Amino acid sequence: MSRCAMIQNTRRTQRGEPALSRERIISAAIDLLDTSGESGLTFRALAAQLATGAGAIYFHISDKGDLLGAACDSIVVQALATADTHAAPQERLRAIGLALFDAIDAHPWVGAALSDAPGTMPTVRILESVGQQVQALGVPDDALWAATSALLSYILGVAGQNAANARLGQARNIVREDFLHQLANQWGQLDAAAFPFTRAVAAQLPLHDDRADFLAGIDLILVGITARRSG
Amino acid sequence: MSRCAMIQNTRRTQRGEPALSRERIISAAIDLLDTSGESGLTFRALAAQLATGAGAIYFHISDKGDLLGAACDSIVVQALATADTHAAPQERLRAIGLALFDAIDAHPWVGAALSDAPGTMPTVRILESVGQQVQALGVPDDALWAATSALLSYILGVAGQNAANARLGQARNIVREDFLHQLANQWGQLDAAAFPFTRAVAAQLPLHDDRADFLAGIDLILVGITARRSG
DNA sequence: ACCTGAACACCGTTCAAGT
DNA sequence: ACCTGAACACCGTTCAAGT
Repeated sequence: MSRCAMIQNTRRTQRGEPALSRERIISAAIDLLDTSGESGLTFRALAAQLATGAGAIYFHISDKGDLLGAACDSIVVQALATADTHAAPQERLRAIGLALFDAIDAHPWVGAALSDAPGTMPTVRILESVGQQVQALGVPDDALWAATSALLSYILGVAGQNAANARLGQARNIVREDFLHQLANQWGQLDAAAFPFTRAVAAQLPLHDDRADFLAGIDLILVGITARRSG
Repeated sequence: MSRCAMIQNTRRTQRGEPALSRERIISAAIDLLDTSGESGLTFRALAAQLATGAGAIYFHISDKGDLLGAACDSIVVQALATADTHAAPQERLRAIGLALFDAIDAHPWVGAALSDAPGTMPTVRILESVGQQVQALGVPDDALWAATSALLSYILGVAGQNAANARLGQARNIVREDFLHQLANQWGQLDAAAFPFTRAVAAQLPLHDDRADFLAGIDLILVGITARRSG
């Protein structure tokens, strides 16, 4: 460490004012996203919370996409660490799915962020975790990609829907249950001839446990994967 | 028709200038979205294309969400009409999936729009089409929702990823193949100990046929659904 | 090297004023 | 009834000027 940096560091520590850093910015961004939603993350609001100027942030972050990606990655890393058990592949895949489901439930903006930057770290981490377990399941090499990408697409699909639901609920400032009741009402008023299935399913809609539904979908795909293996 | 409206209508027809209408606005919005992407849809650009003022649009459309939803619905209706064959349920479900895949490939913004407003018409139409065929497949009532929502989530998940890929490619102004090669390169440079699966799959990435992968995922879920049924 | 904050080039949306 | 277009309250990003 250079003498200059030491002095500056000491001075800042004495004053109790740590220097602006990438980590501090990302952490403040997560706070802002959790409390005010995606639309609450603004360079001006972020600067205010960090007691600095809006332009200062650009010294540590390249742009808003970078910021959102880093915030998302931070949550995904935490979630996947939770699922890092020593269970069998099937159980492990369920744990990965649930860990991500719960993380997105707690931080809805993560669901949208995952779809925003395909192929970047957060998605790659999920791909890796899922792929390793699918491989451990004994799926042959030529079916590995189809099985893994199906699971990944399903997980990201549920993530996106959950995020949208949460965003809508937040925008209208209503709780999940009220939102589902409103939706059930709308669906119930659709044309009976054109939408029989939707109407039939509308009544049960508010009673569904999204988490259980999500797990049922994972299980369905796993049945498909293992049925193929032994077929 | 009132005398006033008749006169106005006649005058406009004679001048070859049809009045601004919801349909004309939505059609212009689709053009704009197809040619300039999601960021190209602006009330100012839309007004310019329609040779009117920005505020005039609000007389026929409530806000940007309404506009995007209506544009999305228009494409989904067309796509689902294509898949309305007389084939068996399994084949019909594949046709629905492929019709949506192709529509989103042609109009990438539809993928994002589908995730934006959960429970609204475009998604409900897909839910209905899929649900009817799952029912026709002979799935028992208590498994109907799990099977249908799994298929729906998977379809929406792939839609979102495809949309993001297209958006990224458009932003960087590169073709799909170049994008996948860049991604394969990045993935190949990941840490070998932490990302063995991703590294192994990176090389094959640019060779994959997304459309075939999508269909393989549908088949996997269908295997899971029918295995359950007879289990 | 790092930070400040005014300025720039945009947005969606509103609304008095027109026809 | 329908349209106009300036105005309002925002954005992300840049950049001269400071320390």
